[in-house]
Amino acid sequence: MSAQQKHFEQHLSYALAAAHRTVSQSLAERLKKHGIKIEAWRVMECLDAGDPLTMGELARRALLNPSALSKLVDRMVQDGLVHRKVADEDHRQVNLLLTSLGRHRMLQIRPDVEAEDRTLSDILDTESLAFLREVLSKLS
Amino acid sequence: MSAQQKHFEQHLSYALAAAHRTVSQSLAERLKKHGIKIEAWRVMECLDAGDPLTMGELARRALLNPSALSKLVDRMVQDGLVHRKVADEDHRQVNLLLTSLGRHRMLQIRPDVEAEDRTLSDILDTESLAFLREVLSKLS
DNA sequence: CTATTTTATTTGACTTGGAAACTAATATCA
DNA sequence: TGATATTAGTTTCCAAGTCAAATAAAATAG
Repeated sequence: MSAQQKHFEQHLSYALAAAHRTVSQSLAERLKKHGIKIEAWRVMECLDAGDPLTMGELARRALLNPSALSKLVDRMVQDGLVHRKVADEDHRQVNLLLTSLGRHRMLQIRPDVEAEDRTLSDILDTESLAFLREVLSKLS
Repeated sequence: MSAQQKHFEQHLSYALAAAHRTVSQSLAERLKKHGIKIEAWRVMECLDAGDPLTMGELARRALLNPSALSKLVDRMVQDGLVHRKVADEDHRQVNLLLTSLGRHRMLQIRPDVEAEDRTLSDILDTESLAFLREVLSKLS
């Protein structure tokens, strides 16, 4: 029997993909009734956090590459959730802002996201969760 | 200041997505020179593990939904990596098999995947890794 | 200052993914 | 057995993502 015969589910890449998949599916399900995808939710969370962000900064924070973000923002502008504004200082940059509709939607969405958080904290105890967050941040 | 103002990066969904993204990107980079994507690699690992698998079983193990797998397998058959065989017992089922080219490719690919594993174990100590795997499996 | 390079974002061609409809084979049951 | 239901996999249609090239503004060098 080959000494190397490691089950491939052991690869961190696989374990992460599996967990990510189920958690995402569950959150996506909750977001569905708000007619929004996870990526758009991340964008809105980033913007709702405070100051306007440039496309570049937003892409990094919302875990999207620039061209995917650009297209997503096109749709979100269509839907009236978000607003593009050329930056005063540097005309290459675009600042993104949540519209008031966008902010309002976040208020409706948050309870569902929090419900999702609660079901996750039912699965894992507090220390596991803290440790998990710490370890994941090292990988990011 | 709102008592609720939790940084959204704290959401497990976000932390998982972030870690998954960087780990996947890094692995994808290594697989690139073999001309293969992560999903195809997962399929090949599943099949290389041993017995032929049905599409359904393979889809679950390789973390793909059936239609995505069906299309991926089309491409992999084109590339000569994999072979479809209608099951004897139940003619609705299709058994997937790695071709000898497919097996050969796995031999070339494995060292790079193992290199990736090693860089990850440089970032995390053994216990963290074990714990991470355990926690992730609870979420899957 | 003009020319060149770098940076920020968008566009376009092409690939992949997802949901639901469709096909074909087997299972169930009157 | 014949009719219906269920299951496995594929296909279709559309939405979303990728990669590389294009655009346009700012920074830098000569």
